[in-house]
Amino acid sequence: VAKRSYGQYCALARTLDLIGERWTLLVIRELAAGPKRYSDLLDALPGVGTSLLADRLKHLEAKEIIRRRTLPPPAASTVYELFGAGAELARALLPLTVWGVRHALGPRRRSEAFRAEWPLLAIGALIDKSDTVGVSAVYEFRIDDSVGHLRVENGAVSAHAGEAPDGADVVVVSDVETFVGIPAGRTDPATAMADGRLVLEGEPDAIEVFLRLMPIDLEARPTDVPAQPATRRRAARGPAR
Amino acid sequence: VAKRSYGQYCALARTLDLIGERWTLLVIRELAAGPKRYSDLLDALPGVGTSLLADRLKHLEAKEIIRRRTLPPPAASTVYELFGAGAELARALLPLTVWGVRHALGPRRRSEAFRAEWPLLAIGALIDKSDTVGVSAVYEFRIDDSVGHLRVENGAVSAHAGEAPDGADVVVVSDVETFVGIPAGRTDPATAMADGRLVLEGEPDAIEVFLRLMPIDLEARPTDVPAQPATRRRAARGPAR
DNA sequence: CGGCATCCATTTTGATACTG
DNA sequence: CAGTATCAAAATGGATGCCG
Repeated sequence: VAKRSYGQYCALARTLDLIGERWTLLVIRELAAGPKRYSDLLDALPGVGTSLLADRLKHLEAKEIIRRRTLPPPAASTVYELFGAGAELARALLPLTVWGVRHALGPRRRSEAFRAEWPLLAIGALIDKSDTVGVSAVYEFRIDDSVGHLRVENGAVSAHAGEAPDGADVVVVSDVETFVGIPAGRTDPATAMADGRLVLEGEPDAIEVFLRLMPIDLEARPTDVPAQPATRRRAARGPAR
Repeated sequence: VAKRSYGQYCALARTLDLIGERWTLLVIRELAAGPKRYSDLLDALPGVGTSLLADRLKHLEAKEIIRRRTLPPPAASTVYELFGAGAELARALLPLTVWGVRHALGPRRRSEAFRAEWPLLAIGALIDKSDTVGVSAVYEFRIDDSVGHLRVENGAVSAHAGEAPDGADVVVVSDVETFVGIPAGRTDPATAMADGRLVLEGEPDAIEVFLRLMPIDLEARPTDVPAQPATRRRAARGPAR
């Protein structure tokens, strides 16, 4: 079962040898949101086929990218989680994700699944952590038929599926195309808010903080990226700090 | 030939739908070094199979990631080159490449091909462009059995295969493992230079500029030994030939 | 030759059935 | 729930064929 390799001593080629096979990076994405059980992963990745998922997990575990762990009683279920190099890998995927928002993500196709966690993961990773000191807030996003929330706690940002259990400081309601159109440069937030395709609910003060944190401008963010001749957008009318 | 898709409206999944298939990203890597002909790509990617390469190229062209262009006479050959989204894609691969240097690149296997352009592409992309203003220099790298050079010209850095045609300001001689060990954190540059596994040839001034530009620490490394202007430096054969 | 298209032997995969 | 086992369909890789 000699693994297929590109046979090149090149960092990118070796990386693809390691994690370039089908489904592998989506497993990483899923685990980036937190530990998950085998069946959670099966649910989250329709079409994967159970034995292929098992193979991938075993491989990633052998390479110390993920770790298999049995939760302490009473939960006692086994979960997979990112580990060591895996956490760094998740971060390395961010620019690729940003690229995808702008170049691979057109309108949503009817057959495509969507979960609010996906954009929230990226948004959470893109938030400038130095902006979050002293901020403690929960933001809920209702996008199309999916709900997720971001939890900002004093320097840490985490993305979660579902409603915020203890209520949210700001609730964002939108349809996917409008929502992903913002970072993609297709949606002008101010316009979208004006015609109701994008709604922010919450106290004015909370909304102001929220708007300050959101990484609306992807252009000058990840590692570098001298922007293309992109059309200049205006952020939603939020007072400067 | 309905393309296989993950069926998820997620930026990463869509990106992988677009460029996640086998060989695609290595084609991007090859074109990141500059336009190449079909046969150049075949040579650079042993094992690809001619029809698969043709498919990939056609697909990438259709998605406006690369462009097919016929060079003006007298060359009159057709080349493929990165285009629009493709250039941004190449940049988005950098973090993945950096990850690979640290986590996917062990010792070189006997059967693996190696070309000096590969690390040079990454190094060139990682150089802080603001450090290069007013700098005009050529650096040649002789790594194992492969030679390549970096050309720094007032804010622009480009990587090329082969020797520098007009001589180099600094020539770096090393074996691959020592060389890639530097960013990976396995090689201490000072030690490697002391025991001759890493040799820098050139005028002291040129070497000083060179060392300033090199992105030696990819991120804060645990055992960080900054490459100060080396204490022991071999000024050997002149830079020009 | 450069630039593909065609034809097969192998691998990978996807979907389902089955087990502790 | 957490996987294995099995098998058909798809993707890959090699070798050739073709055409300017």
